Amino acid sequence: MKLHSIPTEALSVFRKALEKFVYFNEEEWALFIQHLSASTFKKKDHFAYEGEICNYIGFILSGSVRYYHMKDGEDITGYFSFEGEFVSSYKSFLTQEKGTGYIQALEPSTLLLIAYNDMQKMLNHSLLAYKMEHFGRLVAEHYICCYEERISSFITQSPEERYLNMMLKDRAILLRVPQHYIANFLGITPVSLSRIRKRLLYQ
Amino acid sequence: MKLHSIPTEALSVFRKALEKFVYFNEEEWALFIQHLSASTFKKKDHFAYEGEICNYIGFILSGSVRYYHMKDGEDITGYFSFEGEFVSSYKSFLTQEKGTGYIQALEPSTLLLIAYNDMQKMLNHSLLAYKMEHFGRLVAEHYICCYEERISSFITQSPEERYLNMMLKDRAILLRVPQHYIANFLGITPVSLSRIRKRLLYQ
DNA sequence: TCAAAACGTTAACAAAAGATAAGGATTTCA
DNA sequence: TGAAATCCTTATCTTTTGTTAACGTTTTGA
Repeated sequence: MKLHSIPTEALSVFRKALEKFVYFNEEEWALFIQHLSASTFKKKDHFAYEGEICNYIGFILSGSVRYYHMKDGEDITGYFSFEGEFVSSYKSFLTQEKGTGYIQALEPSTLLLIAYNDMQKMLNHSLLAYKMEHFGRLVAEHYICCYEERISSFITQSPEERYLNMMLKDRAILLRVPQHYIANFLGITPVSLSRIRKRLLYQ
Repeated sequence: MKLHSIPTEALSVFRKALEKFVYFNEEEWALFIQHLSASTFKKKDHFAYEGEICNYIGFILSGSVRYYHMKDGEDITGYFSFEGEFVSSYKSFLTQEKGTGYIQALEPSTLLLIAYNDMQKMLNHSLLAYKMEHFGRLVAEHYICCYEERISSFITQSPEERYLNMMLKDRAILLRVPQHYIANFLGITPVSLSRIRKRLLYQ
């Protein structure tokens, strides 16, 4: 992964996005951005690999990624993230154990990166520790809310209902992501999604 | 919900369990336990309701709970927790918005409780704030790891594979929980689980 | 620019799951 | 203790999904 220096405009985008979670004063921000780097990904470049420790948490400045697993030689999409969102094989990042899936750019993408070691340094830095604990807590809690919804959708909804919900809530995803990835995301095959779409069309 | 005082033995069980997440020194612990209360639940008593804000995070001293949703008048189980684990309609607790599901005791159960307001007080208490941010972060991250696994099981495995995995990894759950709840947990109907079991028996 | 790859739809058949109902065993609790 | 409720299995029928393959379109990349 090639690391670049960060355009100042990118930093202000990031700072603004972080304000949803936590406010850094000037001193804290100056310390914080010392541990940031930027990286660009071509379409299909990988951010994380199965069997490897994910050493970064990323923030998507532009572009999008998909999370996927390999099963019986097949490629199964589990999640998408877009600009303005965080991306990581988070369990692997947190536990520093081998990851169980891949993360790949769907489009040419630019990410801001925080390395695990830098995160630990910041969590141990007297002037940043408290802010970073807070930051880490809010990011984790944000993910919990997303995951709770996703799990309950698998339990309470049929594939058709899940797709209808996406049409209502995640129209942007439907427009930007190939349909066979959407199918995996819903837990079904592309063929089955094609049938569901046809069924919805004529009723 | 009736709140009781807390047996000292319960406190030491809890303290030991928390050490997986964070260490409280004596002063911090003394402050912390001022905000704990205990509550007992009969079988089928509710800890959280759909449409109501979940004001507590609980720690299960004994017993077990199930998370469930109501859909078309039916009761659909989404998750189980047992003694030694935390329990909350966490998204509702975090956001203080109405919860989307129920939580109910599967057996007579005893829980230690932290109220949302008390949690906020501790997060703002100069001597506890840092420890509680850390605590909150680690609890949230713990849940993220569980949820990541659960979501990937829905995407990469068939119901039959999910059940086989439970037989390998969660034997305790299978023995303690009625089968039709397990079925919901796997995302299928009780009838369908019964067929899967029969299929597995003869092959 | 042009061949290869990727993508979405459709068809046909097999496999699995949902819905409903019935029957028997077990548990619950008044 | 005894009636009611709960629970698991089985059967039947319907619906949905999976699998495989074919076809035409679009996109990709050398």
